[in-house]
Amino acid sequence: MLLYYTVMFWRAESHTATHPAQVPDGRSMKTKQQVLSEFRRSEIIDAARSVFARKGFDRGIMDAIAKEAGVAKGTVYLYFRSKEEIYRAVLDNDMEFLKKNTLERINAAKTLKDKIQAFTLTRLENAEARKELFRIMDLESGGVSFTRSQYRRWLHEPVLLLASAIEDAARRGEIRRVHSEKVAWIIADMTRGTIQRRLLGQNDTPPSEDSKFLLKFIWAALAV
Amino acid sequence: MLLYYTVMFWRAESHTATHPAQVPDGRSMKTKQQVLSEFRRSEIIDAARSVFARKGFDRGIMDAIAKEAGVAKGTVYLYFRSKEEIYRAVLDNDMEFLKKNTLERINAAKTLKDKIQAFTLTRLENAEARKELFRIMDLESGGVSFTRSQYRRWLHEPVLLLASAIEDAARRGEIRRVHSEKVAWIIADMTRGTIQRRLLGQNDTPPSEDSKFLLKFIWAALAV
DNA sequence: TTCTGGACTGACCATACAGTCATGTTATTA
DNA sequence: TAATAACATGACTGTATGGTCAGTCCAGAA
Repeated sequence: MLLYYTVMFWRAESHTATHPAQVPDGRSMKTKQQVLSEFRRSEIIDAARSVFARKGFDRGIMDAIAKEAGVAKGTVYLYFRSKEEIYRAVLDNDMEFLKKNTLERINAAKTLKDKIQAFTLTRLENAEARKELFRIMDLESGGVSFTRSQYRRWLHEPVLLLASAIEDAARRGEIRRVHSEKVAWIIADMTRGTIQRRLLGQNDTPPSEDSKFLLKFIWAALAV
Repeated sequence: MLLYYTVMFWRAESHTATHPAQVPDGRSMKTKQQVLSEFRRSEIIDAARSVFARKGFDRGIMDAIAKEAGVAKGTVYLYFRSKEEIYRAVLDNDMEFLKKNTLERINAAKTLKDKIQAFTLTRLENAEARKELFRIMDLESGGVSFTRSQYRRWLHEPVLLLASAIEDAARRGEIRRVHSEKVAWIIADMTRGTIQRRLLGQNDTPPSEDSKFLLKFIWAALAV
């Protein structure tokens, strides 16, 4: 559906441009081909995310991805070199977003308490809104060779940011002196565990409730 | 090596018994065949544990397991029906032991503080002594269809035991009132995360140190 | 020494699946 | 409308691997 609207739009707009045209503001304009190509790409990525979330990398079959994307298997290979490249694409997309989102919200928060809450709540909310991604993480955290280190990297920055906030607060005497990095990591651990339990459906309370619970526990542990 | 010693022992002991003989205390005695059979079984399980720890279930190849066990592939199938059965055998063995070990040590501890320490320390020490098992857990927690629920079951009992100890302590006023089960789960989360970081080699301190750190954090969070 | 049952072997089979490519199909240009 | 280019298709190929089984070997019996 979207496909046809998009194509018609470009047809009216730029006729049959083969090279990127320029729009008034100077940024390059997408050609029809690029739009189509990006559309297919994202369809395939969506299908792959869904399949990998259900089956994992090894058992997530290319035929299934193609079928779910509504194209033939050969088409998938017009857009991606290999299964692994699709997997990477899914994670690069999603994890990068998640990382940035977490960093932003921690930075936006003023107090340490709010920063901790920002961390847990961002993860919990994203897990809610993007169950498939978190299922993949849950399923495959390290199973596929190249992901183990990658996963850590994606978590690493937010955790370090949290750690430095903890460090600052401790220095200001707002909380007791702690090994800030270790504390930041175990906050991440608790959050992940809570998310996993939510994914297993043991919990139908809103994310904010879990976040509140975690914050209360953590804050009690940090009190001077 | 062990094999030959064992066989010779049985030869001297019970000559060529085909049926289980009786020893004085009335328990049935193993025949030579049983000893041989159990020896092979455990060789295969050890090989499988090692292969699965390195490769995971899907990429852990039967030929590799057979080779590492020092037998032909056909022999493996004399002892196990399928790859899945071997995997189950590895986990049943090890996880059951780990579960019992954890329960015992929690029960042996008197105070809540000691019980919490028993939980974390048992897990940390076992992770140290049985790296391969924990690598499998880390790698495959839910990847293979039948394991997801199984893993939770193995953790569930120790966590509930811990939860009830927390509940009691809260009732006696030793700690503040908390949702004991949730707290027990996040203690498990922190422990698991710490173990995973240890497995990644980020940490060469003794397990007792990590355990002490966790206990201090948790205890601060629970203080009245 | 010869015989026999059962443990062991590894070449072999069947299947599943990632990736390819000859053959359409559709859109665009002239 | 015909020619061309670009995109899409799915049957097909090569390989990896779980599982099998006809045959070998050998400890112990007679």
